Amino acid sequence: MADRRSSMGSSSDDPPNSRLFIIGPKTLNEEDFRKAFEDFGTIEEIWVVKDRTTGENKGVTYIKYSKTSEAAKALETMNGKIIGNGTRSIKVMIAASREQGSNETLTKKKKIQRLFVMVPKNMTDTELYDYFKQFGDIDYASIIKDKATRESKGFAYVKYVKFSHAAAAFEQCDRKYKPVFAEPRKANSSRNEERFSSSFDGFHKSSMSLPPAPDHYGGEGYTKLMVIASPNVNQDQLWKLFDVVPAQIRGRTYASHKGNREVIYNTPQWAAYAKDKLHGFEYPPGHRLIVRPEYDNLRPSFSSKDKPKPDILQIAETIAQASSLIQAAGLSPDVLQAKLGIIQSTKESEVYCSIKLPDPQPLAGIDEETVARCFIVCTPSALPNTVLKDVFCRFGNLIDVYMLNNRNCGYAKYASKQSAEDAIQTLHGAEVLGMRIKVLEAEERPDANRNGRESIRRVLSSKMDSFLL
DNA sequence: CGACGGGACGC
DNA sequence: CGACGGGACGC
Repeated sequence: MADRRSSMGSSSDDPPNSRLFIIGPKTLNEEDFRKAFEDFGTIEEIWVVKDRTTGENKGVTYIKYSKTSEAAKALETMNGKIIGNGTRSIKVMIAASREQGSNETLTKKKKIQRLFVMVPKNMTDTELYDYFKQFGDIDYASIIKDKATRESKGFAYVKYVKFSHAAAAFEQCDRKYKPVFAEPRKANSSRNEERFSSSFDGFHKSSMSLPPAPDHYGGEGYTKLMVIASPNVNQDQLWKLFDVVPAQIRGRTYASHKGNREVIYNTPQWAAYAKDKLHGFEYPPGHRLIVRPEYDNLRPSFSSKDKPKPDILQIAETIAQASSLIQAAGLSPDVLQAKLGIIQSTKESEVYCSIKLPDPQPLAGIDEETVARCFIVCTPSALPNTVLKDVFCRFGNLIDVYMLNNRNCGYAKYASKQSAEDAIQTLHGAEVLGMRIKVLEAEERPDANRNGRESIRRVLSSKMDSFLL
């Protein structure tokens, strides 16, 4: 299967949507098509389909361009035109891939005006629109957000009015957006669930093998939290909220206890951290979460001293519901975002870090480029993204920080060399929530600009060199 | 002593 | 009317 594609060359669909499928009079020959279509770009191949046995022209022609935008211009200009000695107009479409064939109703369904792009987590719909409008008239630009937290998921759809504009954006936008032509909307839910549960298994496994967290963040002796939330908040939404320490939640779901919810963390430190972050947080807007330690795993002396009595809990819940009613129901997502931001940025910064950190700084602007990167190692295990962001933003101009999948190392991208140097200077060797972190200057990534075979060869030969030396 | 992410839309 | 041939031993 792959053998065919790799040797296909000019008749393949690479780059995407660069091959035209043309229906027209059977009298047209290859030169008629060449004359009519050569001005739009570099034609790699023209194939006028003929009957295999009789040699009769079937009225079907494929034209492969070197670039998507060339095919787009040709399609938009030539569709419906009369060329050569023809008496009827030609119909120009984007050819489906060979595997797909004509059975799909691709002529109508194919969405060639919509791009799927990766976007910085702090980018807004307006900023997305303002960037991508330079390539043409936009139908809509929409960042996909988590329904519960309203946080960006880091990807977006941009739909243009014209295919050629989508093609221009596909080819010319900053490569950090990693554009692809969007697949049409589908249900497609089985694959998603498979992916989700497998990635959850990964979480679960790694959390089982974690060493105990150290005692910087108030080791107060409980690992279970009791949560009172609005009945309208479902388990999924709660899970996402308490995912502030994603690798540290033990178990997948909350046990239900007298209508309240429970979440259990791996260590008392993480439990205390999550309680601190989320207690009192309004979610949904107007409904205050109540998060309390649950001591029922522990000795009676401990629990009798601190565990709230059931009737007290009832009162607390009543108060929470009442205050929810008092608050206006319709706080905007922006207000929610702002409150979430406050909670994330004003909590005791010194409590969870072994060194004095500078105050949090705003992230770099959307349009800024990465000019310096830090390589980060966390031992014994990775820190959650919320924590990384809070720590690495303090030197200003932070673009992004992340850990690699299932590893304890990652990168921080900065828009300023000075910021990256400051981060290294201050953070290297520090301890955050019990994790010792190393912060180094990142090595250049092996050339990202070259195409496949060549770069693989380079990497192999350089590895071979170092092996031989 | 660990080195290059992520990816599908509540119609 | 209207959906897939021909080329061909390289680094």
